[in-house]
Amino acid sequence: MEKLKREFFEGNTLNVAKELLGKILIHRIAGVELAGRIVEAEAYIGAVDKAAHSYNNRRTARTEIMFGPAGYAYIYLIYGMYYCMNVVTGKAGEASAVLIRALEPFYGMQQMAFRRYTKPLEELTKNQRIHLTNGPGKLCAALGIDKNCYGEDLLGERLFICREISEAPFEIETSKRINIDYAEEARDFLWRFYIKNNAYVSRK
DNA sequence: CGTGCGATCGTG
DNA sequence: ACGATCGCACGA
Repeated sequence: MEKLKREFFEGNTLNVAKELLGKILIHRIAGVELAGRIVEAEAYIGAVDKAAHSYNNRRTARTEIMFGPAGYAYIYLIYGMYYCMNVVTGKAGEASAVLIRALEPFYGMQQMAFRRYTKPLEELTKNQRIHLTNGPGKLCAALGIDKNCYGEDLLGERLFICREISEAPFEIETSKRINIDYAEEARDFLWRFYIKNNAYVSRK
């Protein structure tokens, strides 16, 4: 496996969102590596996107990292309980990012089971196994991604993304983004991308 | 300083 | 369908 370089993240945000599909997200924590294959992602482009936290150049302590160079982690707390992970994209000053919405566990599934259900993997139902990482909050809980990862350089050694040497082919589906009904015209943007027929995609 | 709410999830 | 739960954005 080969770690993605800075240039990967500097590209057009919609392309980066699509190209992240099939890549392996890895978090090194507590002496182990937890990894999942990205199967769903959404683009957020501050300049034109009322759904983006950075819309209208809303530059605060929270969104600051989105205004910087590409290839850093933007982590935020949602509903007071769950963390979500984004990859900052584009040139410095552009305030765009890609939300990682779902993973297919790649390795470290045993630890993921403990982190999500405080149980060994063998005791999970088939349904619980799917629910380990099939949503943006769930995947962060499963991989131990939280506010400590805010601003993490994805070219570093703690949180990074790799390309498999030989990656299985897949088809990409496109749709409107999830839960942004407040975003006026932006709610209809087809900026969600996911791997067709993958069991870990958060919604049909 | 006070207040309303959210790029979600689990339960019913 | 609904409540949990709290940091933060924004207005006063």
